[in-house]
Amino acid sequence: MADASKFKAEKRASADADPTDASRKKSKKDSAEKYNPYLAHMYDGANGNGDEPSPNSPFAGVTRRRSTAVQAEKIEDLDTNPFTGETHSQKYFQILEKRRDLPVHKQRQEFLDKYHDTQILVFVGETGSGKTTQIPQYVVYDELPHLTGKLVACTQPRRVAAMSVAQRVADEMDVRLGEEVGYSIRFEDKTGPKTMLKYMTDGMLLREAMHDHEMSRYSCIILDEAHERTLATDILMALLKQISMRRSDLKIIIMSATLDAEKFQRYFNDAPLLAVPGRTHPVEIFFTPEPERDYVEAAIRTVLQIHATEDEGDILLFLTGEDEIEDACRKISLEADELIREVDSGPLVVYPLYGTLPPHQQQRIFDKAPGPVRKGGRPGRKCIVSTNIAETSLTIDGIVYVVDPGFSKQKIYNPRIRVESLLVSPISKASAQQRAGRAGRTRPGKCFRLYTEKAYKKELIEQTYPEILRSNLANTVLELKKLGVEDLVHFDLMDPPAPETMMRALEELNYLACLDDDGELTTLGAMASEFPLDPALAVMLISSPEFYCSNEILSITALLSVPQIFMRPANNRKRADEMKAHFSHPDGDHLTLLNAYHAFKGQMTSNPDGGKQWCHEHFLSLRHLSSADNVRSQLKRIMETHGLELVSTPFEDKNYYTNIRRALLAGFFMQVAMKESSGKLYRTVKDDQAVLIHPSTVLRTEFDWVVYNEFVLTSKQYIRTCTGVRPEWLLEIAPMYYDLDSFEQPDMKRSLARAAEKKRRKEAMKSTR
DNA sequence: CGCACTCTT
Repeated sequence: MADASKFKAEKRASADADPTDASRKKSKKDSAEKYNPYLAHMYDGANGNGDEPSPNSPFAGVTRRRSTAVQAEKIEDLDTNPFTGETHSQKYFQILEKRRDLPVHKQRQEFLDKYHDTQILVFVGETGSGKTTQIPQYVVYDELPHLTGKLVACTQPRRVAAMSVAQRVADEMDVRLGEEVGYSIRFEDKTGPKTMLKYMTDGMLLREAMHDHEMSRYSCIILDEAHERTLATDILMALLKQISMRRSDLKIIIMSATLDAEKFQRYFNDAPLLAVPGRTHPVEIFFTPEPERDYVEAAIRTVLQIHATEDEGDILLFLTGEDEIEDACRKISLEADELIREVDSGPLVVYPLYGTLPPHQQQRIFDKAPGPVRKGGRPGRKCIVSTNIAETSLTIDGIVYVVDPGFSKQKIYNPRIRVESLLVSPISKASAQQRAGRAGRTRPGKCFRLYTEKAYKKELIEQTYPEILRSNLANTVLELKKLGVEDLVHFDLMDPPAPETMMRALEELNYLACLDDDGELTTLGAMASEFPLDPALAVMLISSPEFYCSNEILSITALLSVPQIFMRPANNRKRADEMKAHFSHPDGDHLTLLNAYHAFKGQMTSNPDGGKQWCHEHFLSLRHLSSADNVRSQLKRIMETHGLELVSTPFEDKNYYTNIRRALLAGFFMQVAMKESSGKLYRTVKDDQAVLIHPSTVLRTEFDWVVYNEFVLTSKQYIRTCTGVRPEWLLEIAPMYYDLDSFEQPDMKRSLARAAEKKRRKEAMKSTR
């Protein structure tokens, strides 16, 4: 904020121009000759900090970081907005009344006292306490960011949360979103020069820190939902712990749901704690007496039993994935229809809920439960069958019954074979409590756990393992290097990952030439860290101009960063495969993606309104293609700022596709597999895993060598999104990695040696000519 | 012959 002082002067001028400011009137007389808003800059620094409010501002008498709840409430009660100088709307006072009714309001002074006494505060508030909306406002009224020019930031793990909370708080403070209160998420920065309070995703703050290691724009940083332990939150905590030692003026608040408070306190050198009760209703918990063999079958049975015997109220069932959910929905619907006939029950509407469901279908879960089938009949209810999305991201009011089989799909990382995979695993106690809590949002509820009490106590872990322990850390390590963290081994993370995971990440970055042999960031590495991509993708993109196809690699990179664009609905698989064949390129799936994207762009240029129809006919996802387009322009901007050229090989040139296939190897030379002499099996380079090419592939010609985008571990080990390559390219493009002397797998070594020999002969012939 | 739990830069 370069023009902070100008901003301050304007602010004071507007506050001064307002005659209704009661707190100012008293002091006006003696300050009239002393205070001139146009000379405001001269009065800055009365206390040496440049942050003392002027005598006739609404904040007169308020000392920064010494304010009281009474002072703040008086200012909130004024007719005029202390930040904009505008008269408050009717709505403002209506909302203010509701805000004063929130549990957290009673402890405003207690919060301020603790906040004043410490640099780092742990704040625990259950759902419904109002912490996410109120605490940042309490901080604003104490930090006076409009006078200091330093912002208050509040992070959220999810974009939608950052956006919706910012909107809510802008309404509460009676300001326009994007002015005094704003938000910052990927693809959208809704903040301005006047912004004092900024909601943002945790990943966004981490990105900012890469260019401002001291986080000097902020006077207070609030990490919300810290108990979720996202990768970004964990790194921010370690970073802030470090920065707090250098910047004594920076205040930090860690906000969390109850469970792990002590762990946060201990981590932040026994930081003080403030706890605020939530506003929830009691939930009665039932366990099964015996373990269930088939949790899906048991879940369906339980839902139907609730419907037949329990009082009015909606049901939420947690299952693990799309297919399981769709299947269960069908079965429940069928059985519920029978219940109407057999026991005269009310109607039951069943809704599936999972992340990849189109938004308009997700919206249906908020529909009202159906009424009775006939006059005087029993009332209907709705049943939502959901993944974990209903545990954290989405809250549905009106849920009275929760059915919890105790499982969810979780990401697991195996550093030995460098594979991230999804596995159905038992949930943690914390998750189980969170799930149960969903039954008590509007009135007392019941939670049916499909496991025994003994299993809950003895077998469930306390907390879900934080993401940092379940991920490939190549990207994280690169970010940390860029963040200026020199000593990774002693970087004080709350839960340090396994040394092997760290080693794997360092090794991978070294092969990609992002880190040198001493572990120092290279020029390439520094540039790669600027892209919101995994290192292999970033390196491929940066190298692509050398292969005369950066335009095409840019498109492919974007397409690989979004969910699958080819749709394959269960009832129309054959037709979908036929349509995909239109785009297929015999040499590989990457090229097929590119063809589909080019066809899409062509369509959108000639007839943008027909895009939806066209995508539907071709079984392509318009949503994911548009999002790839969005990612593409963001990446393009970053390329341009780094002087990376956007070039193409002419389409008529016979090397058009060859150049692209070669460029893929510049980033993905470590993700290559070679066909075994017998059969369909491939083996991955170095890790030596037996794999099959995923059946979704377009590859028909049999390539001895393929480069692949991902390793998927499901019923079998698959490599997905594959393109054929030639062994001599491997030797040329990644000679360090394909060093024949250190190569162990004999078949591969032989094939590579033959390629090397062939290449030598060719070159010899050229030179003798 | 196929299986995207949720997010994010």
